[in-house]
Amino acid sequence: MDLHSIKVACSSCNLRELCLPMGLKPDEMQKLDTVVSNRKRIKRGEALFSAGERFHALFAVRSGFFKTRITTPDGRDQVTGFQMTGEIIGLDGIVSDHHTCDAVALEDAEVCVMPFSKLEELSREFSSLQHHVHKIMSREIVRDQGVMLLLGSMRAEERLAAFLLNLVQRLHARGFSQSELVLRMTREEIGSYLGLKLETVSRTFSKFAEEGVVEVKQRYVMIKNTEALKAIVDPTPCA
Amino acid sequence: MDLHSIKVACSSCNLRELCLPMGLKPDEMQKLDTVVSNRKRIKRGEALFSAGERFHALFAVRSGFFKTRITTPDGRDQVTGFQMTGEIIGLDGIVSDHHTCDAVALEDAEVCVMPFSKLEELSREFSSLQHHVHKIMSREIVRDQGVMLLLGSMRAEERLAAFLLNLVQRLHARGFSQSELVLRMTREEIGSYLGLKLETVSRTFSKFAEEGVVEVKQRYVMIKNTEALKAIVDPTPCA
DNA sequence: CGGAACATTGAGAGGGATCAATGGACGTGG
DNA sequence: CCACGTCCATTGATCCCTCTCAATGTTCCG
Repeated sequence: MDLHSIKVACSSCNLRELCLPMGLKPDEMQKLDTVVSNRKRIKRGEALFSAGERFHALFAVRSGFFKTRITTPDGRDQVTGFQMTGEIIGLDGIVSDHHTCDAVALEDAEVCVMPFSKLEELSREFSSLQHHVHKIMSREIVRDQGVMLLLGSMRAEERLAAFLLNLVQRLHARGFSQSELVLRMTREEIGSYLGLKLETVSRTFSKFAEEGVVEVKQRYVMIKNTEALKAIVDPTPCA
Repeated sequence: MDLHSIKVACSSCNLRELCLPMGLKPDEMQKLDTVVSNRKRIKRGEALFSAGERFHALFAVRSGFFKTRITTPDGRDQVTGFQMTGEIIGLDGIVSDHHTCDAVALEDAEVCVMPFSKLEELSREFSSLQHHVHKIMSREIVRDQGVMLLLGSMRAEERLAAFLLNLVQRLHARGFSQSELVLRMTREEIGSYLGLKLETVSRTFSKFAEEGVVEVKQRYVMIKNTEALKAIVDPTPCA
């Protein structure tokens, strides 16, 4: 065990209501402790894993903030997601035994390492964990399809509004404010995720600010009118 | 068992090298037969399932062609994928026990019904099936991320070229031509998938035809220069 | 204090959307 | 077998949203 590994236990983790063990019984959670063997620290800007590397484990974000991105041979890249505390990274690697994306820490972070073969082994023992793993993968599929909808049919304002609402909703589930947030990513990273250029992201922020919907100061964002943001994403209420 | 149900067996199915049983041993495949209880026929234009319906099974396409799509409250919709023979539909429903998309047959089709609880049960019995199910879900995640890349960072020509190459590649794996295909979907459905309007899809087809890269006559497409198409998607060779 | 990284804002260009009309393909019924 | 209607595809003209290029401003950190 290297110096950066720390013994951990899901059963005593204060993220257990958010993370993989969500919904498991106490005795099941104790068995899960044997899967989550150790933690790993990743410094801001460093990669948890990179495309092409061998897949061996899933990672649960214990603290910090990540982005995942895929890169084409010609250098284009696309941010495919932002992961915060309690979320699972690495599902892309299962199919080919190799990762297909990079996972990069946007701030100093810590993850729980869950060797996938152990997870499969334990999943065969109790169906609650098995079903839970299936749900996590299905959730990712549904999320990805939501991003497709965003990228395929929304305009810049709608994309950014949807993005902000999604972020605060997830942060709120973690005990943070419903209306204030500090972005952990640059305008360029937001743009890559939303299929926009960084200038368009910046301009759209400014437009929202002019309209009094949000207050923006660099990475700090305060949502002053959630309903207005929702109306931008989905203008049904007009009917 | 209703009139449209037909007893089937994976172990004698000629799609077993493409479909769920891929890579399973003969005795494992026979056990899988007990999961795949029956088949279901869906007429062109009809839905295999719709968003909101209770999830109970995955479906393997036995014959025919499907699209999946999600719809927003305000009527916008996004085609999230096209599924052909041997591909699995319904993974979106696992997370919430309800489907989040519609699956619509683009031509008369037949699917194998695989009750998910049975599949989970058998997955606990042998790890090869378990791992295979995980791979199928992971493959869908990787595919979705590829679509994000396409929608987020490619121009119309690149999108259509990537789409055509993907289609022929999958058709070729099923024994069809590498250079000819008949589209099962309309320009509008292609456009919805690619985040383009139908007029743009049509114009881009015409442009490819003018350049001599493809020959297009309504739904029939012949790829006359695969390399040129690849160069459109990923212009690295310039370097 | 100076430099690097990031963000904002402006002006102009361009790709795809929109609006609109025409043209085929296909199926149904006379 | 042809006439007709419907659905789908093609093509043109114009508009607009976002990209691109460029300059300036801000924050942070060595």
